[in-house]
Parts: sequence; C-alpha cells; structure tokens
Amino acid sequence: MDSSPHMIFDSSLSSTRARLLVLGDGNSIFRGLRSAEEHGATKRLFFTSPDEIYEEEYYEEQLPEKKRRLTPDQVNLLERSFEEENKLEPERKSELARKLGMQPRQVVVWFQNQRARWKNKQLEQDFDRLKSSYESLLADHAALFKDNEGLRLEKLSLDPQLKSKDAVEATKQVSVAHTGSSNAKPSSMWTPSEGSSAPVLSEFTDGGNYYVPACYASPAYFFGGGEL
DNA sequence: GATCGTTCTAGCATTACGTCA
DNA sequence: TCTGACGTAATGCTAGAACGA
Repeated sequence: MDSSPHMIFDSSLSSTRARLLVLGDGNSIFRGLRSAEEHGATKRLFFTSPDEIYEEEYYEEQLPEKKRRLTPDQVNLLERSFEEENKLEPERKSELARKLGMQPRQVVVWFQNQRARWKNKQLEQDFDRLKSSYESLLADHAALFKDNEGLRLEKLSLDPQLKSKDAVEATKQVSVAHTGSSNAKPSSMWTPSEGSSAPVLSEFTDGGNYYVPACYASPAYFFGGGEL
C-alpha cells in the first residue's frame, strides 16, 4: 500500500459544494473543505477537476488581487465566441480557457454574466419599443377623440335644420297622399343612381368636395404621434 | 423499466471589488 | 483623499437534465 501523502478529489459531494481536497494516505484522511463560508468569503475557491488545482495555483501566482478585470483581448474573444453561440459546451469552455489563460470556471461565469447582461439589454429594447408604440396609440386615440367630438358638435348644429326640413317634407307627403300622387317617395329613403344598385362616390360629394369622415382624414390617423 | 445518487450547468439574486467622476 | 455610483467578476443557491449503478 502506498503510504506517501497524496491528494485526491472526493466525488461524493454535490457540485454545489466545493470539492473536498483529500490529503493523506487514504486511511488517515485530512479533508480541507474549500468553502467560502469557512474562509470568510475572502478567497476565490473553486476546483472542479484535479487538473484545475494546478490552474488555480497558476492563477493565484499571476494575480495577487482578489479580483482581476479581464483584459480587452480576453473580453473581445469571449464576446466573439458569445455572438456565435451563447451557450457553452464543455469542449468550447476548455478551449476558450486555454486560449485566454483563464480558469474554465471563469469562462463559465463570464458566459453566465454575459447572458444576464444580454437579457437586460433585450428587456430595455423591448421596453423602449413598447413605450413608443403605446405613445403612438395614445396620440391616435386623442386625435380620433377630437375628431369625434367635432363631428358630434357638427351633428348637434345640423339637427334643428334637419328637423325643420323633415317637417316640410312631412307636410308635402300629407298633401300628396291627399291628392293621390304615386310618384312621390319618402325623403328618408336612399335613391340609387341611374342603373346602379349601390351608392356611388358622387353621392357622398357636395359641389365637388368629397365627404370623408374627419377621423380618417386626420394626419395622426395615418402617421401617428404628435401631441394634441 | 423505475429509482436513486451524482455530476454538471443554467438561471437568478446577491455580494465584493475595481474604476471613475 | 474620500465618496458614491456604476459595471462586472464571482458566489450561493435551486432546478433540471444526463448518466450510471
């Protein structure tokens, strides 16, 4: 039996806990639990494979600080890789880590954070789009409301004239009925044009001017926007 | 085939640190 | 030099998928 001190990784722990670093000869085991709590969260503590302990040692030699910003070159390559595919397969993770001189764990973390940043940007863009769409609809609504109000007032002003005209027509019809004429038609009935069974455009004109409902004639209806 | 334990990763919230005005 | 705001690397946790026993 080999009694020399050695290190092994205990695979019995879940991945959410840091791995146990097992030191000793296999019988008398010293287990150094690499957890942030245990170390007062002052050190980055992550090993995920036996290889990575060497990477970690290398990493710590390179950076005395607790936290180091990535270099522009590292960020560039990560961003290009992220644009190609925002998910990280194990092979790509290892390859990127090797190329960039980073820990695989750092690459994973960068992708996670980048996905979060990307999602935030998407949310902001969606919000802006919805906001401008809402403002446009609001302006349309205000324009339609204003036109509708104008038409309502116009109708109110015309009502007395219509009533007096109807009264005259009613008087005429009473007179016609009394004399027995069969050519007269009630004025309220629509009269088709010659050879036509449906109203034609000219019947919605007045001296060459078309009657177009005001709401459809409003620039706001067609182009949206604008304060009223 | 169903179940269980392990491993890995995504997603999310949060913390800790670096930078800059 | 100090400080607060902001960006970002890293951590902690949960859930789910994949895989082997």
